[in-house]
Amino acid sequence: MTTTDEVRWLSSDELAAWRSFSLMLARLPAALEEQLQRDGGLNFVEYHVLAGLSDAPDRTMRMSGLAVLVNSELSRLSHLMRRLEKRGFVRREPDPCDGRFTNAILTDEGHAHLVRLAPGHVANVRKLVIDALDQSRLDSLRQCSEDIVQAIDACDAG
Amino acid sequence: MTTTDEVRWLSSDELAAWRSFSLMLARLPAALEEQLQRDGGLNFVEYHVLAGLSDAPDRTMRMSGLAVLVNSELSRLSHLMRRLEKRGFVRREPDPCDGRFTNAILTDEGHAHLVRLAPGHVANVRKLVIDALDQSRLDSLRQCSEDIVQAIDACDAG
DNA sequence: GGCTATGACTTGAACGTTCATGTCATCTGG
DNA sequence: CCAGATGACATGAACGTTCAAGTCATAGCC
Repeated sequence: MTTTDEVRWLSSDELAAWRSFSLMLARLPAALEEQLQRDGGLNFVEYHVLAGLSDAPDRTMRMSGLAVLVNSELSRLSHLMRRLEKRGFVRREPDPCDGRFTNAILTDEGHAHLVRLAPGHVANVRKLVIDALDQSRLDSLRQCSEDIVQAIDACDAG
Repeated sequence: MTTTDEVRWLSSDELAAWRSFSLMLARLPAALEEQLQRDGGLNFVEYHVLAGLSDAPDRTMRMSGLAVLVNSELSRLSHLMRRLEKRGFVRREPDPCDGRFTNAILTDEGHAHLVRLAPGHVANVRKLVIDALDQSRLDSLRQCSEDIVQAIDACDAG
């Protein structure tokens, strides 16, 4: 797997950083979902599905495009859309131009629900992340995030 | 909920930072779990249960203490321990001193499994996080994480 | 113009988490 | 003592995600 058998354990500083980071990694998503669940009965992905559709022309997107947008797999999205469909927030229909594709469409009811929910969600993101950090820290956090995602991609490719 | 009805939407810089951060938030846990699952058939929490027990005196901890350590609820831990118990990695017995408590104990087999797995996991954490950032970025990430967790706690309390 | 290949979903079963509830041991006031 | 109250788990059903097939429409090739 690695080119050497040496294990480079973490220094105490590295370990402390990793622990703090790791705790945040566990608690932030839970805190964000808690608000969405409480106020709108949606989880994180469901919210972003509605948000993504609302920004799309005709509030319509292909399932496959939507899956990429919300960083999810098609199967998960399919199950998820069935639930949202039951609640009347979206509907699906085959693409008239090419029957292989399925178009996901945000209904008026779904749009209304999103509009109800968005302010609270943004306020929460502000309170827990954006406003909890000063400008330079936020910049640094962004850079860290990009570096980490890049490391993951490099790892997947290699 | 909020003291004002004004919605402070995100600026484009803030939005960009949030998007990068949010993507990392989705992909890093998946990448870490993928390695643990592939190499050891464990998820993140299961790994940290074994790791936590291995650092404890007599490789023994109360369920409730372990739950706090791995930032999990007792119910989840209980189900999880039943699975680890089936695989022979841990065992449970009532605390001889106080029958209300249950002691979770790491078996030799569980310890051996952890020892097999730890180097790969640490290498992965290094590759994807620690070594992907320079020293000052890592410090900053730690500070960000602590600030965010603090904001969550403040929010829960308020 | 059929025949296979490919791509885009959909579906059902297996798995893990959450939620509500049950159980059991100890403490506590009377 | 003994009758709740409390605290620490355990358990079962409901829910969401993942994984492995299955379906169905078009594209390409002969």
